[in-house]
Amino acid sequence: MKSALFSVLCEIKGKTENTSQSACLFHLAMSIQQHQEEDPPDAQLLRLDNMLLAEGVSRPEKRGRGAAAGTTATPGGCPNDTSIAHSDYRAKLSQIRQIYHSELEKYEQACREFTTHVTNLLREQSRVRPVSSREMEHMVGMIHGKFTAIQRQLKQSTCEAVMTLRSRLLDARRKRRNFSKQATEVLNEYFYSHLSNPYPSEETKEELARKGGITVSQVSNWFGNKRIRYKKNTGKFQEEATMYTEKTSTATKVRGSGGQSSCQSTPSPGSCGPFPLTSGGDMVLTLRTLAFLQPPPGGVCLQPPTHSSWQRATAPQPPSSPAGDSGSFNSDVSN
DNA sequence: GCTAATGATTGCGT
DNA sequence: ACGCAATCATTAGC
Repeated sequence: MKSALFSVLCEIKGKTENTSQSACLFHLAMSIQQHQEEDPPDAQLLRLDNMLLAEGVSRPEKRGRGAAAGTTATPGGCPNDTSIAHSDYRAKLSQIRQIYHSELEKYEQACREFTTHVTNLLREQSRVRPVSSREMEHMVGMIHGKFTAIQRQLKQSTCEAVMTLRSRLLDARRKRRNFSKQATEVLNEYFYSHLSNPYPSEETKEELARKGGITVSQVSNWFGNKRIRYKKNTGKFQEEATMYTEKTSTATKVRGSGGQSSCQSTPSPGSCGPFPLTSGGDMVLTLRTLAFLQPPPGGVCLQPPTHSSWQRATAPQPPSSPAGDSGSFNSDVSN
């Protein structure tokens, strides 16, 4: 009876082959359409995958140096500081990675289980009705499609979490660290020994960056800030200026027998460089700085003459120096 | 907690 | 692209 029923059903299925074929074609067409509609999301999925890979979320966690945080040279502080700043980021990223992988594993397992379940069900049904392998594949494909959509959502939310984390913890401005003493020394030494022209060249910046363990852009920032702040309140920096000029002059004396001055490989149009100012530059500077230490009764310091070329441009001249500017013995054409 | 110092960012001019 | 000036945001000293 059962086999008779089965054969009847097979017969009916055979008769309706055409219609079922067309139904299949319809399904196929629909699925193609669906796929076409999903094309942009697929591109999006690819982007998500790439990003997760780049952030070190997709691949298994690496131990040791340079695990995650990146290759992106986030400016901010010396290497030590950077690693401190990034350790929190790495910890949080690790958390995200763990959650991502466990969720992914969960979904994949659920997908496998559901597929097996449905396959078994179809096999079960195949005993009472004809089930083509195509039908099976179709069902499996549908299930996979659904789970892919879920995965996409998971990836998207993971990406969002990583982005938020990045902006929160790797924003250099938020995690500002003071430079190391070494870096500050190196920068100040250069600044005060080139006070007449504190504009280091690109190579000099690179060298200073290397010596101080900071980035070139940090060197640029530092000089930008320093010039402005020095110009704004020259008096405040006099102690520092004296300290550093004395330091460099003694260093020059010690190294004097070697022939090279304090700036071995840092050519600058200031005191070292193509102009024969080298030997006298620093000393003159020191003398000027020392003379400069005695502020006028009004408490306003006159600008040291040699520096005025870069300071004069925008710095408001103190009222004590009128238009005649008798104090300016600048070695300009005016004299 | 307040304040000065300081590194980074932004907008503008050159 | 670079520098200046103003400003923001954080750190460090008190």
